[in-house]
Parts: sequence; C-alpha cells; structure tokens
Amino acid sequence: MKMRERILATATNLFESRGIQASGVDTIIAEAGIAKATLYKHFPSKNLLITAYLREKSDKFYQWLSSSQLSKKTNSLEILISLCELVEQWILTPEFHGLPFHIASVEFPDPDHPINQYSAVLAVELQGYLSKIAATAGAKDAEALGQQLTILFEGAALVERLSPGSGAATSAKNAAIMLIRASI
Amino acid sequence: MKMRERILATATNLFESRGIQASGVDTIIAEAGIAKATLYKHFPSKNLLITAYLREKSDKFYQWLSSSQLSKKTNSLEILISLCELVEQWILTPEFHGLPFHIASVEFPDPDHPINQYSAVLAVELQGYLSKIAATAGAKDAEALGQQLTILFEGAALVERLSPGSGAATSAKNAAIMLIRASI
DNA sequence: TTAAAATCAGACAGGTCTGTTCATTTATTT
DNA sequence: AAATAAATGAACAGACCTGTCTGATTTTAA
Repeated sequence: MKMRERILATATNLFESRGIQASGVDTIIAEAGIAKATLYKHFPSKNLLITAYLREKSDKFYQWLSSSQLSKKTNSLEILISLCELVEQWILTPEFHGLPFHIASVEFPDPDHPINQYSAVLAVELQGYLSKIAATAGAKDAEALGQQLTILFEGAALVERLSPGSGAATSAKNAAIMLIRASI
Repeated sequence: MKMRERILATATNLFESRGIQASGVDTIIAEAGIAKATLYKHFPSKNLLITAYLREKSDKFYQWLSSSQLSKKTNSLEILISLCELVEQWILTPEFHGLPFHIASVEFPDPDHPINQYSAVLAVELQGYLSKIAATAGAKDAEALGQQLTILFEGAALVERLSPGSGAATSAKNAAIMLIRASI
C-alpha cells in the first residue's frame, strides 16, 4: 500500500500549507505525480481523503505523546507538567500548522457536513484525553482542568499560528502549570 | 448610505452562519435583494467586503467593552475580573460565532493574502488591547498576562464554537481569574 | 509467459465562483 | 418638471471545482 501513503502524505502537505478547500484534487494528483483515477480508487471522495488526513494527524499526536516517558513519571505533578512541556514542544515544531480538526471545522462550518461532524468528534477526543490524564494524576476536578488545558492548548496553537514567534506556546504552558499547581 | 449597511449586514449574517468562502456574491445579493452591480459599486471586490466586515466586528467589540462601566472601576483587580466576565458574556451571546479575524485567517491561510494579513493585524490589536488593560490595572508583567488572556479568550471562543454548551467560556474565565490573582 | 490488476493521460460533464457590461427603470435633487 | 445619480435584471467571460469514464500502458503475480 505505498500509493495510499504517498497520496495521503502529499494531501497532508497541501492541506497544511494552502488549506483544505484551496487544495484541489487536480493539484494533489499533480503534486503526487499520479493519475486522477488512482486517487479516486484509494479515496472514493475528497471528503474521505480529508477524513483520513484528520484521523492520521490525531493518531500521530497521541502516538507521539505515548512514546514519550510521560506514563513513567510517578509524581502526579510531574506527569501534568511534563504533558504541558510536550504540548509546548509539539506546537513549536516547525511542522506544526495548527490543530487539523480545528482548521477543518472552520473550513466546513456547516454542522451537517461530515467533515465538521468528524472534527467535533476529534475535539471531544482531545478533551477526553487530557481530562483522563488529569484524573490519573489526581487533580481535584479533572474534567474542569482537562477543559482548561484544552482551551490553552487550542488557543496557543491559534495564536502561535497567527503570530509566529510570539511566544504563545510558552505563555500557555506557564499558565497551564499555574492552573495545575492550584488543582493538585 | 443605507445600501452599504444593508449589504454589510447581509454579508455578515452569511459569513458567520455559512462561512466566508462558502458565501458567494450571488448568494449575498439574493439574500439582500439587490443587483450585483450595486454590491460592486459599494464594495469593488469581495476582499474589500470581507475587510469591511472584519473591521466592523472588531470595532463593535471594542465599543461594547468601552460602553460598559469597565473604566469606572477603581480597584485594579476588579477591572480585570470585570473584563473576564464581559468577555465570557460576549462569547455566550447567541450571536457569537467565533472570532471573525481568526476564522478569516483559517479560511485564507496564505500569508500573502490581504485577508490573512489584515486578520493578523486585528489579532495583534486584540492582544495589545488586553495588555494595555492589564498594564493600567497594574499587573506585574502586563505583556505576559495580556497574551495569556488572549490565548484563553481565543481558545474559549474556539471550543465553545466547536462544542456549544460545553462551558468553555466559563472555564476560561475561571482560569483567567486565577492568573490575574497571581499577577497582581 | 500469460493473465490479472493497477496506473496512466486526458477528455468530459455539470456545477460553482468573481467580476464586467449594458440597457432600462427607479430615486433623488435642483 | 428636468437633470443627475443610483439601482435593476440578466447575460457574459474566464476560471476553477469534484467526480466519471475510456482506452492504452505498465506493473505485479501465477
């Protein structure tokens, strides 16, 4: 299945550099150097290609987090602070171009559109993931802290994207650490 | 100049309910009940219409803030906490559909595109505005606090838009108040 | 080597978009 | 009432979009 990966990788690059809607199928196949029929054989519609892109990006983020030694920390405060530092790193990675599901939800604002619905699912997934870490770390109100961390994460991703180099990721990390300290 | 306002109001409604790119000129004129030439007389291009929309929305936000009794508070802590409550209210208003300049920057991700550039200007404007309030309230590091409030504001706007009724605005307000208390 | 599957190039349909043009009609103003 | 300005409806150009289809060619497997 080398073709499928190549298409997805090319689409990912275009989606993140030019936007999803702005990346036409013709552009994707030209960039990937393939025929149009080939793309439509692997992804029967552009929506399915976008969905695959969103799923893959989320998966990679969680894989990256779990591949760190996050779960090996014993001190509950350390776990959460490490999480904040990892998220900060993630945002400051040069390949970071904003949270994909969030961008997708803005590009497809219709609540009935499958891309918007899938984006909402991925957003809930993220908040659940962060809340779960807060819970295992023993935060007083894990749900509330999880939501606050989500807000800081998404906000920092936004501001850093709109004003690169403004230090938003670090600023959000510092805010998150303060909230965590107050919640443990 | 009644026509100009009518066009702008109609465009605003469509931009916020369906998205900017998804709202074609033909849809706008049909909804406003006018001829196409009339729209292009008042706004020579769609970009200028979008720009006018963004400018107006920012202006209205600042006007709304300054029309509150925010500046009449004497206690510096009270000023900032009132600000947080006002922003919370703003987000929870039924007419709120996310921060316009932020949505625009996602819909036009090309840094060379005039809409993206104007969005960046408005984003900087917001952070400067919040930092200034933090400074006059006597925060230790007004720039840092201003940025953190911006991140919380934008993040809450995002999450509340993607998951309406999730309490993100209130969650962000509580986080902001904690940061403010630590900074005064 | 032969049969099957995958990929290719490109045309095509049917739709959308922004922006222009023009002759006609409606409002406004003097 | 006459002159000026504004708004109308409708067609048009030129470009782009997703998705389908066809026949030729290449790659893979038996």
